[in-house]
Parts: sequence; C-alpha cells; structure tokens
Amino acid sequence: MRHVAPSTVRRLSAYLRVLEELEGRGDGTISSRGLAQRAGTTSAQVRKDLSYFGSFGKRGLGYSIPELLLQLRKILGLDRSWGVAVIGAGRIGQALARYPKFASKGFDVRAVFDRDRAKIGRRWDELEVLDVAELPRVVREKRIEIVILATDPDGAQAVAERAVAAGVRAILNFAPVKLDLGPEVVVNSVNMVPELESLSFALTHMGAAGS
Amino acid sequence: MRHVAPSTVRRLSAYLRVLEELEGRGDGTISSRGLAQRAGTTSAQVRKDLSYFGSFGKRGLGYSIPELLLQLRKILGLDRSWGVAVIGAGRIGQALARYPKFASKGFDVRAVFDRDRAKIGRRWDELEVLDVAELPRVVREKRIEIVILATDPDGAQAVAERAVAAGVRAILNFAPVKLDLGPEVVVNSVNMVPELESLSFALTHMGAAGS
DNA sequence: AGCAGCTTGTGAAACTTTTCACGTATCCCT
DNA sequence: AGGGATACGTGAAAAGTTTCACAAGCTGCT
Repeated sequence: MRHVAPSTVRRLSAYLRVLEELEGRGDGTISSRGLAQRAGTTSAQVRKDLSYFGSFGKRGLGYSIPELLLQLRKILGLDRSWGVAVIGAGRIGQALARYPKFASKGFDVRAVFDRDRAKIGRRWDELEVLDVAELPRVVREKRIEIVILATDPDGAQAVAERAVAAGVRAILNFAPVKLDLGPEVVVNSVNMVPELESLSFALTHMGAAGS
Repeated sequence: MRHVAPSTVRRLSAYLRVLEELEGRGDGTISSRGLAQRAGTTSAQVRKDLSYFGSFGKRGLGYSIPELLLQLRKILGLDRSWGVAVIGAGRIGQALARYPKFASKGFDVRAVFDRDRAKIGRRWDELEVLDVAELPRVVREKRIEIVILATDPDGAQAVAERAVAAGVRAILNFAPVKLDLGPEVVVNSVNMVPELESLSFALTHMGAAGS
C-alpha cells in the first residue's frame, strides 16, 4: 500500500455509508458504477481508490457487498472500537457527545469534560460532565485515543496539549483555531464558519456551481 | 478573476480569521509570511491566493490589515448580511442555530424548522421552532437565502427540494446523505462520521501524520 | 539622491489527483 | 461449449494545485 490521498480516505467513508445502506436490501453485489452514482463520484475513481488497498472485485460482476464492507471497515480501522472523549460541554460538545451515529460506528464516547463549574456534574444519558483537571487520569483509565475538541478558541491549544501529554493520539477539532501539535498527533479540523463563507463566496461570484 | 480552486476559498476564510484577530492589536501591516504562519500555509500560497482577486499588498512592506480585511470580506461576500434558516431542531440544529459566531459574521439565523410536533413552538433566545410546512412562506417573508440542513438522513432530500423550490440558493448540509439538487443550488456538506473515520484510518495505518 | 533590505506578484516547474482507455477476467444465454 | 456483454484493475494522459524563483517595486537610512 503506497501513499493514499486524504480525498481518497474521505471517499472510502462515503462508499462505506452507501454499502451499509445497501446491505439491508438483499443485493449481493454492486458495480463500481453503481457505487459511484450513490456516492457522488465516478466509476474510475472508485476502482482507483480501492486499488490502493487490493483487488476486491470480480471482473464482469462487480463487488460483493458484504465482502467489500468487511474490507473497507478493515482499511478504515473500523473493525474495532475507539475510545473517544469530548472536551467542551457547550451546545456543540453536547450535540457531538450524544450523536448516535458515532457509537454505532465504533466511536465510543466514554467521557465529557469542561472547565466550567456550572457544567461539571451534569448528566447526559450515561455520561457525566467531568472536570477537565481529571483528563489525564480518565484518558488512562478509559483508554481514550481520540478527542473531539469543542471548546472556545482560547482554551483549545492548551487543553489539546494536555490531552496529547496524557496519551491521546488524534484530535477532531471544532474550535476555530489552528492547533500546533507535534507530528505524532493526527489533527482534523472542522470549521463551521468557513463552510458558510464558501457558500457566500459561491453565491456572490456566480450563477451557481453544484454539490 | 479567473477560475478559483475551492481550497483557495477555504484559505481565504482562514486569512480573514487571522486578520480579524490581528485587527485588535495595533499592527497596521502584515507580510505574506506572517499571515501564512498564523493560517498554517506558506507565503507563496498566500500571495497566489490573493493574486486571483487583485494586488492588495505593497512590495517591501506587506499588506495593510484593515485594507486586506475589507477586500477579503468583499471577495467572500461578507460585506452584507445573509438570511439563514436552520432545518432540524435536534441537538445539532440547536447548536448551529445558536452558534454565536454565525451572527457576528453576518450569517443571520432568522428561523428554525422541524417536522416534529413536540419540538414546534419551543423558543430558543429570539428564535421559535416553526413547522416545516411554513417553510415557503417564511423563506419569502424573511428573505432566507441559505439553509443549514440538520435533519435525519431520510427527510433530508425532500425538505432540501422544498427549500430550493421556495427560493433558497445554498445549503450547508449536515445530514449524512448525498443531496441531488439542480446546478442552480450551491451545496456544501459537512459529515462528522467521515471526519472521525479519517482519524481512525490515520491511526491504523501509520505512526502518525499531522494537522 | 542613491543604496540596502524587504516583500510582492507571477510565470514556470514540480507535484498531486483525476480521468481515460484498454487488456483481461467473469458470467450468462443459447 | 462458444459468443457476447459486462466490469475490474491499471498504466498513461490530462487536469488541477502547490511550490519555486526572480524581476519589480517600496521604504527608510545615510
């Protein structure tokens, strides 16, 4: 397996979602074209993406849905469960911590933290909001590997550093700051405002342009 | 202005955020290098990105911060305010509807909709959750141009179509489905699960890889 | 005024990602 | 069993994006 583009990984997720939806109905097999249409890309792209990892299809037939599901889950590292913590118990943190899709994909939210006394101790379903001071202990005890960061921008860098020091290896960052962390941590940022701004840009500069 | 890459637009947003942060302190000017460092890119990239839209810097000096702010806001279409509605009053919809950064950037959330009787009528701050049946009327009356879609996947396509029929021109989609809408609508999708999955992929396949 | 030191704006080169196109394998039907 | 249709896997071409490198221009100092 040689170098794989980030855009390829994103598409693998999309294929996985499509396949999971298809699994319910009895269809045993799907072509690269069928998969492409449902995932919003092209058949050549699908085949190329998969070819980085092996040969999963049968010529003339397509891909076996259960088989490809299995393979994609393995490729994406979803054949196991991941220990996740959410830092920041505001509205966004709460929405993420309780997002049902995460658990069903093996992202097991085991803890929520905040620094605000008013929020510490609140309960959401099974989860209790903990004092962020307990982060190191909880990361160790609950084997937290991934942190979802949903704090305000000012605290973000410092708390991210502490999470990494405690053993966290990946961060999904919703705080609008650029995090500066060593190359041993994987960081992925989601910013709401730029998403809206790119819509604003598109509306401003053209008749339109799709998807 | 010739064709501009989507990645360029994203970076323009990042530059804007950096400049807004810098505006507070008295620094009147910044170099492409300074801007690049704070935004997480390179000086050549900054200059190239800006060059699509004009020549805003002074050789030997850099860019005037207030001037570049003005220009970037104009380029991104932020020199006005946008009428926004949120569809889906679940936890994610609520978090987005009340996200303070939107309003401060000119994205004015003027309505929230849901189809669930139990949620219709609830009040959040100034906003009341409306029946999605009222979408067409409200879109017209409140001049809604952008919809933030935060429903479950099954309703999403249908309600998006209705929004477009009512006059909405852009959609920020948080529902995990591929929306199929005409080319006259701009669609931008944010998916939480693939973001986590790409972290899982990275953790599974390497020592690490940054940012 | 002239020089030194920066920093922009931009073609061209390098690199990355997507699309093309075709050899090859498999299935189905008669 | 053979022929036709289908669809994968993959090098090579095309398209798109980033980086390089340098001429041109601005500022401030002597």
